[in-house]
Amino acid sequence: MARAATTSDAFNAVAEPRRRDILVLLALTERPVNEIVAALHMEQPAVSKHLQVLRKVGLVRCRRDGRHMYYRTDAEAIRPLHEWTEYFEKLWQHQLLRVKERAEQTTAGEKS
Amino acid sequence: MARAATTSDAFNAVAEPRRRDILVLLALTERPVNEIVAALHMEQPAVSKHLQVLRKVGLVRCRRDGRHMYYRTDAEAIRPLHEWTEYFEKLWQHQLLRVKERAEQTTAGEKS
DNA sequence: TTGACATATTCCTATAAAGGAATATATAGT
DNA sequence: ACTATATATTCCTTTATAGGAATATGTCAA
Repeated sequence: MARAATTSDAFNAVAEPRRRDILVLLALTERPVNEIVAALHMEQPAVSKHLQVLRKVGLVRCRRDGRHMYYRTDAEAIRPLHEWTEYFEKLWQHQLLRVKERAEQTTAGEKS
Repeated sequence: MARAATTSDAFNAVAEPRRRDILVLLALTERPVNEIVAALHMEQPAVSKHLQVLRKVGLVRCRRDGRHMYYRTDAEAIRPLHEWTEYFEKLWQHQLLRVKERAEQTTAGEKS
């Protein structure tokens, strides 16, 4: 079996660095394709292809205006990713806290 | 060009659902390979292969004890992922807030 | 209709991957 | 040394890319 399709979910879609670049670029403002091409120094077909992948997973939305297609990031679609990582982040913070506590106890012990 | 290697970074490594399962399983406790096999109902070679991928990216650490290899998740290695998604999460929360404010203004306007 | 601009799609190639089966390596016990 | 257990690696097949070049589609303007 091959690897899962990039269009299967947000995790796979976001694995590609250029797609992450695109998502960041389109986070605050919608932009037509040619602006993305210029901003990220990529070939136009490459940008279009990445946009289709992102669109299938719901990470971007688009709107037509004349000859231009305006794309924007749908931040909410990244939530599943954020929530999955949050679990580990909390764990990490917790471990940090314990390390800190242990360090403080040791220091206190040295002082007494 | 093909897709980037799963061993290139955490984003690619985590794109595979089974690997995410493994990371969750090993988040709180270290476990030998055969326990992972039993818990996730996977073939042993498959588990070993996924573990090597995760190890190369630093998402898991391992320790040998006799015939057993104990693996555990390194929660800190997931930070880059969490931080990247955080930007969009904040954006989404902000948008939610604005939607809420607008709704309240509308309600107020209707009342007056 | 013709031409120019904007975007999408197709075809091609090289690379990567996941699962399954079989096998290799490592360690403990006798 | 031999056996059993635990884990890692190799080989094979099928599938999915990502990029580049060329081309198709869509839309406006004269």
